[in-house]
Amino acid sequence: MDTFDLDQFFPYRLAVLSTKISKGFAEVYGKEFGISLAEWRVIVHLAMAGKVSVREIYQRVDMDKSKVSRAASRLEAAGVILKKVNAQDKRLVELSLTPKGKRMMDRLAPMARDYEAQVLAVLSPEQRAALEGIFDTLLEAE
Amino acid sequence: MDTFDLDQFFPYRLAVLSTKISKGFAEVYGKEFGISLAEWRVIVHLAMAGKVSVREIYQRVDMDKSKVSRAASRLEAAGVILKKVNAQDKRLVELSLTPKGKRMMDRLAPMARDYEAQVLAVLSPEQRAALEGIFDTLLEAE
DNA sequence: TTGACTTCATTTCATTTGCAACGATATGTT
DNA sequence: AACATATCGTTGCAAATGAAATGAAGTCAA
Repeated sequence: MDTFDLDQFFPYRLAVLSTKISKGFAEVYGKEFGISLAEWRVIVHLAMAGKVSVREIYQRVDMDKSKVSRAASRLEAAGVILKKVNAQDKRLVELSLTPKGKRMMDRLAPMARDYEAQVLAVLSPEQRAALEGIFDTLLEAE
Repeated sequence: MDTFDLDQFFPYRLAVLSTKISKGFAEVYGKEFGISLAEWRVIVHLAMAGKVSVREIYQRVDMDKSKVSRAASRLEAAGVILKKVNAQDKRLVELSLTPKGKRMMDRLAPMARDYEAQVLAVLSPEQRAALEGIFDTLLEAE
């Protein structure tokens, strides 16, 4: 039978590392704000993009339609975002951060930057530079 | 409010890339063998390690206890692995590949190598070398 | 205007997930 | 031996997930 080293298999290594790092960060903001990864992504995208539809979010942020919809509902219930039917096109729902949401983002952003910096700190400057190019390439591949 | 570019955030990029690559590969072996990612990992680990317990698998392979247990049950039902209570310690369940499982692995291994090669083909040799070192470092960090 | 299509967000439904509880077995202490 | 404690794998359960169905709203062509 063929032998195969899972530990050296790139998709596996990638998955393990991603899980580890995402969980590590989720613990940080989860403890502070009680939000999930999906909610974090919605908040961040709204902070970037301003007033956008559900569709715009899930197209940009690598999440399922229903996942975004549900995250948005929870965030609305928590007073973090606002949902408003678009006046021109009533199929669209405009999402936007409330003042509370903006204050949350003001604290989330530095937490994210700190966490990222801490993770990448184990790499040399050359490695960090190489990593960027590698990810650019892999992410746009195919 | 603080501005923040999710697309450049390392944990996010990692998650997107990992999802993309794992799904791409899962489609390959899913179409061929109808197995899930959890089942793929169990099979591969058994191919590497021979006769091992459930515990040994989930400790080595970054999965939940119950996930491994359920994957193993499905694989047993499909005739791919064998479950046998350890004679010395009856709490342990020894998992091993059946001949059918071994034949499956003989086809899975080249598929995996091909897929990995195809993914990494977009990188230069220098980038591939750098990537290895980077992952070694990040995976053992903290 | 009517009817056929498309798009949008939510919801439904079956499945998957992770955690905790469980029963069974093993170990260690008195 | 008797009891407490620890470990193993499975299962119960509530929550999360993804795919498809739904209904509401918009678009287009006849």
